[in-house]
Amino acid sequence: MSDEVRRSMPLFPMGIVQSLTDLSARQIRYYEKHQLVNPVRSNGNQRLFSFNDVDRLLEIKALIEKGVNMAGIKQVLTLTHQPENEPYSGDQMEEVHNELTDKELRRMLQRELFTAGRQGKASIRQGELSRFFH
DNA sequence: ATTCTGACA
DNA sequence: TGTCAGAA
Repeated sequence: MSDEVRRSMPLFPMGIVQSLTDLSARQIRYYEKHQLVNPVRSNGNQRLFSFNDVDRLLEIKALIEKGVNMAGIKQVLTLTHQPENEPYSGDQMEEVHNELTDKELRRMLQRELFTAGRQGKASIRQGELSRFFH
């Protein structure tokens, strides 16, 4: 499991991560505040992101572009990453594994709509639901 | 030169 | 979310 060590090694500063993800420092800090990434601090209180952090930020970016908001992203990341050990027996392509499909997103939205949806709870998506049901 | 935090004409 | 200030 030495690979995990490298992936979680604090390497790049804000600037690099910004160009790597095309996300603003503002956004990156915002996501950190919401526990979506865990950059380590070093010396002058400077953030140092690991490869995993960058990877995570890219996933977040993809979700943001799909119109998912914090509430949704938290759930997706929590539901897609937490299960470190996938109960799958027949191993397929591991990469496609973590991709969030529109189908999964739809299911989440549905559940969201049928549960806390009514009581003024925060919705997984922001704005137009239309774009979702094309 | 970079990044950090807090705040909002 | 952008952006500006004031401080590391």
